[in-house]
Amino acid sequence: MSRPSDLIQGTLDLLILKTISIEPMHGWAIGKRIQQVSDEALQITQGALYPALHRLEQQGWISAEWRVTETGREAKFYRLTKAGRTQLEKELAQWERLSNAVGLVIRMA
Amino acid sequence: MSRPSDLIQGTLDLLILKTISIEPMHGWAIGKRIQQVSDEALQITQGALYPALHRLEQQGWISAEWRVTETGREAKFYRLTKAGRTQLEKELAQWERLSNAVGLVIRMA
DNA sequence: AAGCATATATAAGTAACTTAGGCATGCCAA
DNA sequence: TTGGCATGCCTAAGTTACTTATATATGCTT
Repeated sequence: MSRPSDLIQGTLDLLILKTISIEPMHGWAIGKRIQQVSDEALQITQGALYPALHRLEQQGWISAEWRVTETGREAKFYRLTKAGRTQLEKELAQWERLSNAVGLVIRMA
Repeated sequence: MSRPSDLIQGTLDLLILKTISIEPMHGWAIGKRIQQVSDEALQITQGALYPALHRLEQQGWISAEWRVTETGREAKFYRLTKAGRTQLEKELAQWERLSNAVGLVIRMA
């Protein structure tokens, strides 16, 4: 039962925070954007996406506002809060530190 | 309760497989080695380590044998099986693919 | 009018971890 | 000689983030 998994566990928050740090965006678009920017390598399912957004909002790292999309539909737009920006920096540093460490191990001779 | 987490979820199997691909090693030593090679960035707790070893053994990717360590103690030495080597290649490729994808997203302008 | 893409959401199940123990042995210091 | 620490193995309970499946609604196109 090898699940190919199109996501590294625990990186979703980082991916979302980074994505809306560029510009506020609604959930559906966030998923699409991550997929696109990652060159289709990362697939964000809705069952992972929406709970993650709610988590981040509850932490106070993002805030939501209903607005109308370019295509004329209601959607919930998320933006980074100030605390969210701090959190993003923290998660970026953590990712660099740990992914680098993995690199050291897997390149061990 | 921010758990700093000294591990990227899902990478432990890869780390273990890689480590014993260099040379067979007992559990305790595997944990120490990963910690050392990663420059102390990765901390493998025993509660994560031993279940992971049993998982990998059950998958047929590693095999165990009781031997005596250099310091004269009984320890369970693990080595990669042939299937384990294949699995290691697979997990290496998966890690490269996904960590690279994360890199694309977090460096998005 | 049907079907698809967009858009949000939740519930049940699973896997991998964290935390917190427990057990046994060899070695060293007091 | 015994008390403590490092070594070495192990498991159970709890948490968390995911996967899979499902539900709902709207706008556009055929």
